[in-house]
Amino acid sequence: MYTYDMAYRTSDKVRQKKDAKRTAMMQTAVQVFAEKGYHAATVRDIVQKAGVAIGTFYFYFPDKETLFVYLYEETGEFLAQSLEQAINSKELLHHQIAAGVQAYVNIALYEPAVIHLMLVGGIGAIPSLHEKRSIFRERMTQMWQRPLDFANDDGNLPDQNSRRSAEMIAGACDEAILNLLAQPDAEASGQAAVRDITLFILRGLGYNTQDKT
Amino acid sequence: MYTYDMAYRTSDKVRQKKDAKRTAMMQTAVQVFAEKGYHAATVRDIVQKAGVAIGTFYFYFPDKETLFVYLYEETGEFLAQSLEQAINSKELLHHQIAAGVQAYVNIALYEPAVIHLMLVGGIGAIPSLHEKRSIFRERMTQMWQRPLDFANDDGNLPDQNSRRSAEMIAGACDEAILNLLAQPDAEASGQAAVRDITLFILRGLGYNTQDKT
Amino acid sequence: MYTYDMAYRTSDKVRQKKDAKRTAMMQTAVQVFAEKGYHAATVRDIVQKAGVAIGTFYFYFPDKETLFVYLYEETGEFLAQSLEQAINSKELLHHQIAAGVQAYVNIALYEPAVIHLMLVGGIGAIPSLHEKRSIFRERMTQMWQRPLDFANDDGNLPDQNSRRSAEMIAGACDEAILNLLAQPDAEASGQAAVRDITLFILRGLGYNTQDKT
Amino acid sequence: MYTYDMAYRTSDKVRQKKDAKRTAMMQTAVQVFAEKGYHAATVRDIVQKAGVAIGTFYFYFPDKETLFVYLYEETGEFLAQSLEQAINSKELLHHQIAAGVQAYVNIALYEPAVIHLMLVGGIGAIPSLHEKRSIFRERMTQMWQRPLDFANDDGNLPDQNSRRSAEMIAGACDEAILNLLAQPDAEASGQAAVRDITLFILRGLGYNTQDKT
DNA sequence: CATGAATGAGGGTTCATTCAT
DNA sequence: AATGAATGAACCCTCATTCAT
Repeated sequence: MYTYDMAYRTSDKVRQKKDAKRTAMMQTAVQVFAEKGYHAATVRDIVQKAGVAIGTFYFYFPDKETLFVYLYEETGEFLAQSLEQAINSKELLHHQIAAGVQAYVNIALYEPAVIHLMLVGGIGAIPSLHEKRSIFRERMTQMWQRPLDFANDDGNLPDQNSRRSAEMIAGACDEAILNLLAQPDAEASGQAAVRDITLFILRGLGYNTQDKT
Repeated sequence: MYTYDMAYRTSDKVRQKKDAKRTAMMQTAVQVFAEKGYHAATVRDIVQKAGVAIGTFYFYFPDKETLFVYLYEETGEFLAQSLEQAINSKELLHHQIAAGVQAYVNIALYEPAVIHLMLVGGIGAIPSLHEKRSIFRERMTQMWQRPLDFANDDGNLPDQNSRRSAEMIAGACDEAILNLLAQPDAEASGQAAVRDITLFILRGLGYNTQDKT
Repeated sequence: MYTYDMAYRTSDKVRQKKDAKRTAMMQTAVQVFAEKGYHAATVRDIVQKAGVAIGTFYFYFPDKETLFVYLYEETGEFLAQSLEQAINSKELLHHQIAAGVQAYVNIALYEPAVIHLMLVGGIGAIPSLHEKRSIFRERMTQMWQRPLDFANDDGNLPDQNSRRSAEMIAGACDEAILNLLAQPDAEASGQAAVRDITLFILRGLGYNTQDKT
Repeated sequence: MYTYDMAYRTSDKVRQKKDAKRTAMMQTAVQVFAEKGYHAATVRDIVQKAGVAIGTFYFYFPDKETLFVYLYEETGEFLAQSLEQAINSKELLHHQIAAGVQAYVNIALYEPAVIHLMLVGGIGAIPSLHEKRSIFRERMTQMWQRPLDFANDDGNLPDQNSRRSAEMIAGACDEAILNLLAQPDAEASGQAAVRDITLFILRGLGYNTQDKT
């Protein structure tokens, strides 16, 4: 799980209550944005689902666009950090890949709105988001590329454009996970998906998994 | 004497012009939709870019949504058919993959709006489009899966979930191509991209390219 | 039957053809206006029903509003004249009333569009029509009032406000005829309606029909 | 301390104000619809006359058509009930007719917009209104017919088609009242109009008023 | 004469945003 | 803090009208 902490100025335990409400509204907003997309999701949709008045929305957030961009960034941050941590917690490439994929699938199953927001919710929406989106995609790509370059330095990978490989890993994961979420019994297929995805990636990289642990 | 027929004599020429204009407006619309997405693209945006009045739009098309859905379907049809033809024109799996990837990259370089419309333009837009999008993604997946299953029957592939592999191929291609298009010198990198993508996919499939032609 | 003859400038038998077409379009227009009312009836509706192009409409008529007003006036003129003639062709009040009612019913059965245009088609439409409508209603009222005043002078009617009586006769006829037209077997009930209406009016006027022919 | 409750404490007062405003806007709408008719009256006309922004209209009402139909039905209901009550409050036919006419004239003088809305405002407008209009006309006709049938049963009326008589009464009243309203000194002529109309109707029915109270 | 492609003012409606309470 | 009535820019779309062919 993850929480949002937009800048504020109040203090004390009033802050906590305020934070709690803000956080709740943000989570609601993520759900709605993820489900309907930026434009189709109205502020009214959000406040209705959150059970507050429309004025309350504008007490906590400056406007719809700012909130969306913030949510997009925060959610991207959460997603990227989760995968990065999983990857960095391992030493060997095939463990790193497996851990990253596992983390990705976990989030998809546990917080599907995160995936929908990042992958489909915010496209073609606000001009300012194009840049944010590029930044996020870039981060995901580099996240996958780093272990490749390390492995490459150790001579564990055949010669290849690691950048391109990373891009493909990112894209392959996204698509496989989106398909997974589209299934009615997503959770049941989770582990099989992790295995399939990991193996495909490792083979794709030309990584010889035989003689490693 | 000539007057009465005039309207009919020219009618062929006029109809051709009309068709040409409709096509031109559709291409403009694809550009705008691809760039801004369905909601952010206004009819005014389209007609301004096309250099016509707003009424002209409604003379040619019934309404924004219908046009968009039509464009999405047509463009998807074009993209899918192009790749399918390329794939079907070959016999061996590695040739099929290479041809499919090549066709995809060609379209991306030649008609980038096609890719943007299909991959980013129509997300989170109209309810009726969700289904169209699913259909398109499904078609792309099955397009890649078919050659896999054939190769599998021939014993040329290691055991794997071909459906999942196809999903990953589709996603990997999309992402690599989107990244390619984001580069300033996309065209120059086209062939390298085709090679990289193809090889990654073939390796990912576990296809032994050594002992084939 | 009645025809329309808006001002024109051409001549010879070309004029006849032109007139024929113009007249045909006008009759079509009356039908459409009567059926849908001024605003709901579009120029496209009219030309489609007339089987001509939209440009043709503007060759024959300056614009929709002018045509409508003209049609309203002409149709009103036709209706009023028909009734006036019928009334004036008789000498005795009860014959006059009977003839007027008979003429009204005849027109309603034979040209229902005339009635619809005058009574319901052009209300609340164009500001300039308000006046025309008043003029028409006034004419109808005076048309009924004239024989009353004559009969009054002859001492055949009890003391009454003949103006008000005329208004009521006009309104009563309109409503009875509208109801008649709403019936599926309007034609079959025509004669009964004429009798009912005439008798009610004569009684309403206090006209003693017994001792007259 | 007071802040939280404020919104709720005032809520009653606010709701009253809101209701008052809605009512005021409805009255404005009736005026505008009555004056211009459904199509010619724009939502912008209504809000301008009401002195509010256009969004306010859609805060109070779902859309123009729904409001109009509602207003038409409500106004018709009010008018019909008023006359029905007046009629039902009497026993003898000539008292019933007199009371009905008196009520009609009273409403015309006091709320002329009611009459205009029902008689001219909503014609040739929305398809769904044709039916409403028929229903209203039918109700008015039956309202007049009922006392006729009762009187007939008692042998107080000469043989006649009471349905047709009722139609004529309705039409005669409408027209007389419309003419009354068109006069500058309508109010002054009210009582005379009531007398004239009532007498004409009673005579028209063949009702012998001499030997009754 | 006739056509119908093209125009754009204007209408109904939505929805992000403000502010008095 | 919270509310929700009020606002109005901006959207989609219609339709009377024009004009080149």
